[in-house]
Amino acid sequence: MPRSTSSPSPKGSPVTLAMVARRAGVSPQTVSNAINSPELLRPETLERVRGAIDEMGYRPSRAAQTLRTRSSKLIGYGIQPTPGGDTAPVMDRFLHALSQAADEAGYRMLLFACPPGGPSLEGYEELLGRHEVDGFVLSNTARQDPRQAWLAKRGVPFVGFGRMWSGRQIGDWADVDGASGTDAAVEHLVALGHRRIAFLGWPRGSGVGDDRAGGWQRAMRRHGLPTRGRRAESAGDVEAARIAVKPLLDAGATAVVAASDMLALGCYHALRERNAVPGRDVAVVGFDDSPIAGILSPSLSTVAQPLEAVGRECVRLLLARMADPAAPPERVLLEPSLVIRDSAPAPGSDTPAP
Amino acid sequence: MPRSTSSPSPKGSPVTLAMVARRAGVSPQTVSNAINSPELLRPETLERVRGAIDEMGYRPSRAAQTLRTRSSKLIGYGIQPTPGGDTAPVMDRFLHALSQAADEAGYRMLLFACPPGGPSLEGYEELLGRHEVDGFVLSNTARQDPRQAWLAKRGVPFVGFGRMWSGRQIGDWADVDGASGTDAAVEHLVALGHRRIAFLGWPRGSGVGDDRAGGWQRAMRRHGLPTRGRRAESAGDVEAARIAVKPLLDAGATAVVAASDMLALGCYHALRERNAVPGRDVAVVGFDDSPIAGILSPSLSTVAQPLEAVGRECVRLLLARMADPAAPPERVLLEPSLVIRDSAPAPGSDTPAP
DNA sequence: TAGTGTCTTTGGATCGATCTAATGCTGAGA
DNA sequence: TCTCAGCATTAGATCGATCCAAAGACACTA
Repeated sequence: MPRSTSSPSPKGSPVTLAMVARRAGVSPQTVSNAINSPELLRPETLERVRGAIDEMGYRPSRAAQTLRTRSSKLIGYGIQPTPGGDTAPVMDRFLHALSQAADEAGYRMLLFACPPGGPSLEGYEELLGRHEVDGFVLSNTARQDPRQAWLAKRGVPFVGFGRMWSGRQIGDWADVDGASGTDAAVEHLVALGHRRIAFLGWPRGSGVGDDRAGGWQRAMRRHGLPTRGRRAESAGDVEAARIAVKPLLDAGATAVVAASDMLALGCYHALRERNAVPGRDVAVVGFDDSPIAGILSPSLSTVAQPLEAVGRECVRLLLARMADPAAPPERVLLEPSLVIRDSAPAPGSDTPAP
Repeated sequence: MPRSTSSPSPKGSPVTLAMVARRAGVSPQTVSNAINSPELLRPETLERVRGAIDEMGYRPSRAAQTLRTRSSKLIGYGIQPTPGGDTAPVMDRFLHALSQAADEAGYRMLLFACPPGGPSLEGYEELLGRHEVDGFVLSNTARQDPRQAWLAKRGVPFVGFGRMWSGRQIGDWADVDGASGTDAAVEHLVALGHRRIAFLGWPRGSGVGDDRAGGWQRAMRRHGLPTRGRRAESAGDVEAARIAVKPLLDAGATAVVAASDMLALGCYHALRERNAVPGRDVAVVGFDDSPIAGILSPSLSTVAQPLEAVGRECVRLLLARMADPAAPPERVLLEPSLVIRDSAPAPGSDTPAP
């Protein structure tokens, strides 16, 4: 009985191409061809070589392949130290999606630590200089982010999770259409009968924030609803949001679309303060579908980002770029989806218990 | 003016050891020595070689090093697909800590996707067979986890985040002393004057859960406080926890120690139901210091895991194991810390506003 | 001057795969 | 019978660093 691939040898596998070749009675090159260009071999030879390969549990050494082909099959990702706690809750899902998609394409993700306070280029440079990676996935792309231009200048394949928010677009990216998400939120609220729909966002100037605000505004206009006096901004934490949303409630808003679940939570606190219940008295829709959304009480309706799809797209775009560095850039905007929970329930459903 | 290291060459760096050697007028081996064993070189030679190295922006090729030295300087980490939402919120912090510690030691983290539903060995086998990694960091170590034994059997260096919960201990690990955390929580509550302190945990049999329950019990005994009828269990989500905690409250508990922030949140809901305010009417302490803890209102006192330290320890233990495979196993138990917020405030502080 | 030892430096082989170009083999056509 | 495609296979060089053992430089003694 031939040893199965699942137990090649007790201690690692010092099985080399040459050993397999000797066993199968062919040259090393033929074994290599059996793996990389099987169509070159005569069927019977192929079978014989394949037999030897899995009898011996052979696996090509990545190091040798990397050295020869000049491709490490590694994708670099600079992980940042919990930036602000807002985009963080979803990052591990994104990382998993990336790893999964990369694995399926025969690549792997290489993590490196980015120092806090804006991504520096140092880590990227080091990885490149030593030919450790074939390309990069960037995330937390900020305004004035220097990475895209820097990488593009030296012809390094990369893809961004998030478009460029200032200057012209550089390179490929995949992003979530925030405007579409808040637009859908407004649509949902209008269907629930709301007309005084407010928006609680971040200060203008943040790309992501302006995008999300834009969707709200667009949908409001479409329905002929006024937006003046229905928008508030809050920079910091939940507490700041609680205060910022007050004027909106005072002005009689019956629904609030928030640019993040954190902001929506601030809204919850403001409502509780006046003994109002989210979803019963004032509808609230958040953004991100962070873990807290389903946990809050009442549970928070929110716009969910399709992170798995973003991960897949990032890998797809990156591989395409590596395959053809001269191809025109490709940009993908993915649709988020509204997750309906109790804070803005489905039309016709009962009022949630507080 | 010599080119600085920060801009080696426009397109990657095809600079090789041999090129540097020619430039410096020495043999390739000498350049290698200049990097790896500088003490072998005559000071003036060393300086000359070093000059050439950074004039040309030379960086050794990792692939070639890996091939020759049989060490990839990569550490594998199988990332799991958001397991249950409970340990997840902290995983990205842990990953960052790992990356950071690894980077500082000249290693990098290699991510690969573990399929959902218990870690399979496939991914580990693949990585090993191709000599892609020098060792592994395991996390989410479960009961009956097969990975440790499997890796140990083939002499692969690894370290676990989390001890073995069944059978004998295998290999090195770093873990957080959960018992110590809940013990400290009880101490804090006792100092606040509480005596009827309940524990809301997971069903017995989960290692982590029993550990945390043990700390509560130990501290209660130490203070001569009864534990009978003061313990409840909940398996699932927040809703289940809300129901599970009711009997404890009915029995007059004035404080609840929860095995996780999720469970603590269930407790919040149960309290709100009876118009009681956490921290004012009943003290609550969570576990994990997940992002929601600081966000809830009132904010949740909770036991924080020193994830950065765990990451550092994991890397340290792993490197030690690789340096000496025969050394006796080393196990590190790290102290968590109590983060005091409004749900169980500091003694003498004002009652928090609801 | 030759001999011995230390201290630097070097040549050549090596890790394990893939590249290029060349080989042996077969059968069709002249 | 001989040539010449066309296919299957192979030999040898190569990627870029590090290992080992041996050679050169140098001072210092006998």
